Amino acid sequence: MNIQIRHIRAFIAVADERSFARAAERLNVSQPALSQTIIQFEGTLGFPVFERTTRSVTLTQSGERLLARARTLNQDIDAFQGEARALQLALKNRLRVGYMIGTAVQFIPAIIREFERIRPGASLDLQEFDFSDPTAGLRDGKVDCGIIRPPVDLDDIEIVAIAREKCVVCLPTGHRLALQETVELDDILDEPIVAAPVPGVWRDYWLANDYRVNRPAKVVFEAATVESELQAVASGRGISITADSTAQYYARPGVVFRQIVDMRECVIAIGYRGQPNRLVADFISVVNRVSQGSHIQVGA
Amino acid sequence: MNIQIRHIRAFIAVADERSFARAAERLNVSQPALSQTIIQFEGTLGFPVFERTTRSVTLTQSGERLLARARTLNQDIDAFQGEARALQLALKNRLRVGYMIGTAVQFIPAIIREFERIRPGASLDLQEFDFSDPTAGLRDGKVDCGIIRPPVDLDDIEIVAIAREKCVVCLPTGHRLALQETVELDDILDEPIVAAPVPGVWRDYWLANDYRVNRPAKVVFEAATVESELQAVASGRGISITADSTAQYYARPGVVFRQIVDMRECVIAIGYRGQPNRLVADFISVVNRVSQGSHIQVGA
DNA sequence: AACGATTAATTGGTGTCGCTTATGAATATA
DNA sequence: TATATTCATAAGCGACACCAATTAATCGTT
Repeated sequence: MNIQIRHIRAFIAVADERSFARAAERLNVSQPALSQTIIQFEGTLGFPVFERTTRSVTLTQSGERLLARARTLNQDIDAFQGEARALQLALKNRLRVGYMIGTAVQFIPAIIREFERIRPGASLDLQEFDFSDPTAGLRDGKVDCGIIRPPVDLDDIEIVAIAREKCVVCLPTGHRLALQETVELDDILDEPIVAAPVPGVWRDYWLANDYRVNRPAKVVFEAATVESELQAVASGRGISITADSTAQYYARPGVVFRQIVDMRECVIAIGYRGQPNRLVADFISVVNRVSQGSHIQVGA
Repeated sequence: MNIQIRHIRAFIAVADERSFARAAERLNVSQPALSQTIIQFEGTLGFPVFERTTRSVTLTQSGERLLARARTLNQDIDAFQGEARALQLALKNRLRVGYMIGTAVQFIPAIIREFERIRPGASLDLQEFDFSDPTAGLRDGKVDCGIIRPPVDLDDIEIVAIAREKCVVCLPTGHRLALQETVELDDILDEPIVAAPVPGVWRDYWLANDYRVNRPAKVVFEAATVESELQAVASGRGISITADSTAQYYARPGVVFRQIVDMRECVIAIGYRGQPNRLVADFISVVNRVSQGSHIQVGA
């Protein structure tokens, strides 16, 4: 039988109140239960800590000595529980947001500013995810909500669309199609193409598999990041399909972007699991406000 | 569900070992039990303290913060248990000896010296008791053994006689019997007499009730201490019966002592409850050695 | 002296819980 | 692909913490 915190608390309570009945009330237990607890405590110690008659309860000399230690112990327990509560609160006021690399980059600074204005007490943890996890951390529960481009392979998340944008093809400079201002799917479906590293609906989406009939994608390279994707394209290994905003934010020598006129616009959305808590709900409304009716056009 | 010490210990063990299986071994519990304990702990806290895969266990950020507090808490728990053990040991090495006021006074200094020589680690708590408790604390368990003058009203104690001595009558100077060198019971049974304050066999013994036939004791005063007893006698209220050694150690102006020739010798004994532990046994042997064959004679 | 009031201990019964063994699921390693 | 390692889950069991009711002891009051 080992010492437990309830023993310590019972010991202190009885020592303070000098009465089992009052101490029991303070501890919200019955008096017999407290009697048992103290008896058990003394059994563990090997000596009595109280001298009790039916009329009085006093500490023994040993009990007096132990009481000092018990009090510091109790204080540390309180400190521990206080810290635990504080951490719990901090976590409750923390919003972990994942975002796919290159997704909503045009909104993120404004989102952060606005969210911090609305919820000054909360802390916003932004985490970037690469193409190896198109769910931006939702898959593994690493985030409370994720800024993603549907579709993804999760069926137990809610998805709120916040913007749409054109799809573009990324070509190496000097590619024959680079001479055109825009391209059509038919122009590119037979080109060797760069894909995301993990199989699934998201990879299929950006391989334009929806539009392929008997023209399977010739995947020549798998890239986890925009950088390696663009590098693969620039080196001439193949083309890749991506979103317009990526084209604008990651433009660099060696590659050019051309709008795919007959491909449906892609969606930027927020995904989250289960019922959105207050923080998630607030975040969604912030994002909606910032991106209001956003419909991105291919830039110059 | 409240935090318990076992949660703290489990938390620290897993954090140290970075493995549930190893930590479980260290804690002498099965691995599933430890898993449950940690899960419960996290449930109480409201957030996880470990990130675990089947291949690794790492602290979360919150867990890291809590760990510091847990360690100081653990140290205090150890300190508490250490103190408890120390007190237990101290009590185990402490011998509480009660003695009736005026009993074995001639032996006590030698007993203390000899006992401390035999058991240098032990501590000897000598407590004096007055006539209100002729069991010298044995009655209430206040002592481990008592130096008493049987008989007493306890039937669950062992009694070891260590010495015998004559009984004497205490008379006010100027009393008619003070002229004699010795007295007989017949001389004093009708005298008014001073008695112990509590009824019982011990009081009866010193009232010489064993020797009375149709000559009931005329108790005129009840005294709890030798001082008040002698004062009562000196003031002429009555006589009292006591032991020879008392006569020698408490002799004072106003009273004289005369041996009662036809009263059986009284006994000095050690009483103790149940099986004597090592300390009690040693104490008894010390007392026996010191008082060896002691048979006190009335002094000059 | 007797009674009521107060208080701690005891008793009996019940639901919870912490533990063990056995098994499952996931992931490195050969 | 098979094996080993590791944490989680399941089922069963014994212990125990609790409460309600009662008992025992003691004090104060009439």
